[in-house]
Amino acid sequence: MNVDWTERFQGTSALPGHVRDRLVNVARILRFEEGTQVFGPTNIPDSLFFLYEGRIRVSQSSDTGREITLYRVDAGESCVLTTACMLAEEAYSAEGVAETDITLVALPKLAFDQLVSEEAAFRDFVFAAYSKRLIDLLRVVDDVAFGHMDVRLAERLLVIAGDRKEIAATHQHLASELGTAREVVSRVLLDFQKRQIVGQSRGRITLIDKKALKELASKH
Amino acid sequence: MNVDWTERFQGTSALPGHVRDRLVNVARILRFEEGTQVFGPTNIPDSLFFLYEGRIRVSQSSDTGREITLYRVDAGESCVLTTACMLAEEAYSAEGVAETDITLVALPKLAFDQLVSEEAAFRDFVFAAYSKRLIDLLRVVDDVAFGHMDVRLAERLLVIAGDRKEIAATHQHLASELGTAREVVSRVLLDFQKRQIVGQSRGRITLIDKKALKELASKH
DNA sequence: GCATGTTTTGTGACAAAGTCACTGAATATT
DNA sequence: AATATTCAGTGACTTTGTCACAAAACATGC
Repeated sequence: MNVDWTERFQGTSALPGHVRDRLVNVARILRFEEGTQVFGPTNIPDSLFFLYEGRIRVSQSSDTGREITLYRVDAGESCVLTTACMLAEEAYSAEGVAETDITLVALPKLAFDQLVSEEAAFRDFVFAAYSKRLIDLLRVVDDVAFGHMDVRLAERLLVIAGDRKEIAATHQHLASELGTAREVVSRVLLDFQKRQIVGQSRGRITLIDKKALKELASKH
Repeated sequence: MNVDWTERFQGTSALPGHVRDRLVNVARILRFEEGTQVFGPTNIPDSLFFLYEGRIRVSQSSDTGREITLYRVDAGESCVLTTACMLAEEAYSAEGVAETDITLVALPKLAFDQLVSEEAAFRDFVFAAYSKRLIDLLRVVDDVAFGHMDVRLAERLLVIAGDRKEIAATHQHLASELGTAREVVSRVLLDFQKRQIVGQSRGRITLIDKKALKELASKH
């Protein structure tokens, strides 16, 4: 049962019909459950991945048990880090874990090569994907190297909340987002709580004063 | 005076003669003096750069005056970050500064596109360049988020020294390499000095006990 | 219900790193 | 030689990371 995934991606939806047909034939559709490691140091894929449905969290962990989120791959995006590692064949320590149940399209290297050479639209899509990740990582470096915890946490709380005002996340989860220790998150959240900016209960954070959070976050 | 720069780069040296001739014609050769900003937030180039001669240091700075080296572009490599920014058109805060007098080859976007589509060797070269930078940045994130200053400094001293045993660098320079404050570098170096690992004089550091440094650096 | 285990959060003491303000030393400039 | 500039040292303090342990909230089985 081959769905026509090509319409989902910017780089493929504009392609001529016969090319799309060919793509649908050569690509394999893979499904993973939430929590599955899609790629990692010991699990290097040999295809380019397109995320059809769901979300992947790409993170890096230290040997002391800390962890940091590098970026997320959303549906409609490609996962270039896997390609990077395929090509560079260098050691790396990032891993991608399915944050929801996901469906992805695995395009074999050969088909990928052909497509890049033949179709300008696809090429642009791939380069844009690379560029986006590079810039994502620049931001992470900036944050980690120069950012302050309260500002970074405020920012992240707002992003996670979106337009809701409640977040389901433990202090440990937030610490893993930011690459810090759980105790640090606890401290900052306690401070926020004392200042009436957030409310807390186990595994749950209420953004009481979003305006104050935004003000903090804007100090980036 | 058009030199044949195509032989210098992995992605171009293997190309057929007529393609190389065409390249030499469309590309412009640029020279910059040491210290010149090659690209930056206010200075976004519209071509892909190949570094023919010299070295570029790519760094990011905070508004509080701190700075961190992201990576270096060596002769024979391309500078994909500029392309990334061209394509992504997102705000970014990295800059590239010529660390020596440099000669670079600016390839207009059109020629770049053509080459990527027509020549597999060139395409591989470009993707490999992107991948290398992505992985470089992963390493930087890992270092900054999880690494300890003494280990990072030891590592950097060894890299800078190469097979020499003396380094010409101020504490401030080293701090800018690592994204930390000058005082922190001073503290760590003082500690190294007390442990007879390095010697210091103004603007100059002598690696007395490289073995000890390597041991420290290996704790990465 | 209650007892028991697990997960999550709180806390205090300490270490490492970043900030600030200032001093003194080394080198350059005049 | 006097002066200015750059570089390094220092102490006090804040923030962040680490460790060990305690308390609270929740889950499970009975």
